Amino acid sequence: MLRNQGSVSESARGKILEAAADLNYVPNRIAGTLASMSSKLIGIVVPSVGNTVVPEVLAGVNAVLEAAGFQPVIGVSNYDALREEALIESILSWRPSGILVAGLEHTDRARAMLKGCGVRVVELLDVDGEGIDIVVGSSQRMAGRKSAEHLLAHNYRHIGYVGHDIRVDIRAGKRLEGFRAVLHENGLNFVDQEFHPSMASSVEAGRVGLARLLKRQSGLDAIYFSNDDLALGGYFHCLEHDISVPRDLALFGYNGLEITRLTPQPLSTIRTPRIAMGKVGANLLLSGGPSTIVDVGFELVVGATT
Amino acid sequence: MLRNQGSVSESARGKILEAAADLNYVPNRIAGTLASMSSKLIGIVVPSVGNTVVPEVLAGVNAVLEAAGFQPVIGVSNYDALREEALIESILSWRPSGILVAGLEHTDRARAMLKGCGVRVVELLDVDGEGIDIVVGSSQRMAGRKSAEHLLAHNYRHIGYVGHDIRVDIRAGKRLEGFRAVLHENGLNFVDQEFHPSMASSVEAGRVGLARLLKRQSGLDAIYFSNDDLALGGYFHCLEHDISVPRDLALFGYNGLEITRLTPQPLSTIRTPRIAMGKVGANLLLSGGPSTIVDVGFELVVGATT
DNA sequence: AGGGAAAATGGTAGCGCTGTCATTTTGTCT
DNA sequence: AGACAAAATGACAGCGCTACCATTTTCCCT
Repeated sequence: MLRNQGSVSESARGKILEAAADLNYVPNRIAGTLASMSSKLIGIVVPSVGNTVVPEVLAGVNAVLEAAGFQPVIGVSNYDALREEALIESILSWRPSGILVAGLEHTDRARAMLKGCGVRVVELLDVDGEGIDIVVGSSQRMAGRKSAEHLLAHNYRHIGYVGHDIRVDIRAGKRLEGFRAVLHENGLNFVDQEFHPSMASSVEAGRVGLARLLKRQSGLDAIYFSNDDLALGGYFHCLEHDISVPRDLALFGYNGLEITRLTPQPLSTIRTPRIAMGKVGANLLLSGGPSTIVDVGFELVVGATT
Repeated sequence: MLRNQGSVSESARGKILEAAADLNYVPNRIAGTLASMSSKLIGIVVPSVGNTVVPEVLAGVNAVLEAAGFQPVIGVSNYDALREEALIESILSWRPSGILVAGLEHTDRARAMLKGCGVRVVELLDVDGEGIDIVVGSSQRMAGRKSAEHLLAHNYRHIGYVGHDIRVDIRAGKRLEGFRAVLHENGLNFVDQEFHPSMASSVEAGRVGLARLLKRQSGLDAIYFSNDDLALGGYFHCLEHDISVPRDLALFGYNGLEITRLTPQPLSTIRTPRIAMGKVGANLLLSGGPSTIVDVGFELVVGATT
């Protein structure tokens, strides 16, 4: 009885809206969705909300969705593919008009559901791999390569790696792969690697990981971290133990978090356009265009730690 | 035709589920919700996803919701009361089984809608004020008071404040109020205050804010920051400019973010049990008990910066 | 084997809207 | 004023389920 379009006179409309406001009546969108067979819900499945990366992407997504009157339904998979599958199924049961997921790696069933559900799918953050429908991200492998090239160009040759569990964080694994490929191409390899199993505070993982690595190995001149959280932890370790950065040790991260340019020495890292990525993804989702792959690229930020 | 409870034989059930899996059929929960008049959606309205505070609370909430088969529908208000009102209305139109909002301050219409919508309401983060139904948080004013008492007990007397816009962040304003009250009770006042209008990076606000304050005032011996992000920024400023902490200047924050105990010197701050807060809130929401106020308290963390 | 309770199955109204079509009212032009 | 188009209103089926009741089948005990 309370629809905007078509056939309601303006005069009547005003009165009804007024009455509705008085009674604080809220229309039932569940019924509306069922009747119109098209919902104003958009599903979103992300791996975590640990650091600010995902929230920033979501901010971009949300800005677009909200402007278009859509409501996000969110699930957090904790980097667990089976959990992701379950979340996708659960979210799909709300018959969203579209769904955004992080990354390109999913279980077979999850892919099947996403392909067969009849709504647009956006995969965010990564472009290295086979997408389902729309893909918006930047190349993780290329980011790793560029990082390595940067360090080599600055004559670092004794490079260590400090990361978290790359079986869990597939994108970090791809970066590592790209980095290592460049090392190999130059007849080099990581001097040593430290994988921290933690999923909790990555800053802590970086701190602890670097401490362990330095205890094992001397002669390292640069560390590649799986991301800025870890790099930040490593930087804090250096500050506390009077390791001069970058003279004694260079540090390189990934993400380009805001905080990395506010530390006493800004960290060298790779900045990804996260908010833009979210906006582009959401816009493509709503636009109804063809399947596409958008590489939003990244920017190598030369800080003071290399 | 595909419901769990009641009257379907086990044998038949298996076959149907198998067929459903093959066709990757996903039940339509929209229809189910409409028919049963009870949804498995929970609304959540938060002011931002800037730092990790809100995501941590959400993680706690989400853990409970997911275990109970509920799906969160999220809105982000950007600290804007009118936007919050609109989001509440929008979310309510999905007929959630409950709704969680941040803080106790809302527009009159928002309060009216929350009171009249017929579902349980949880207000999170703060307990200083009049709640609608269930309130789970900790006293902001008391946190401010304890912070001031701590600094005074350590003989700091020339205290400055660096914060962001407290008209926007009401809880930060309450902490400031509590802090100032203790100063007054001891015949003191802030030497100077710096309010940074930024809503972007709070770390930057802290850095810039402290720099400005120190430019105006000499003789300050301690700074109270509106939260840890700001305090972190201030700490970075000190590190860069060789201001010895806490000898030259003591720093105190709020939140107890993980990162504050990983900096070269752990920051003094007040830690709030955010994940627990989220869990408690979600549990109370689902439990169906009476209206309550739960003060989850906080812990004053004496770091190395006071 | 017969009787009664329990379990399984089948059938159907209706949740609160939307889309559509039939009908009525209003407006406009000659 | 009459004729016609346009706008407004009214009426109603149906979206895909769930809740509920009626019926049928199965099971168990005497």
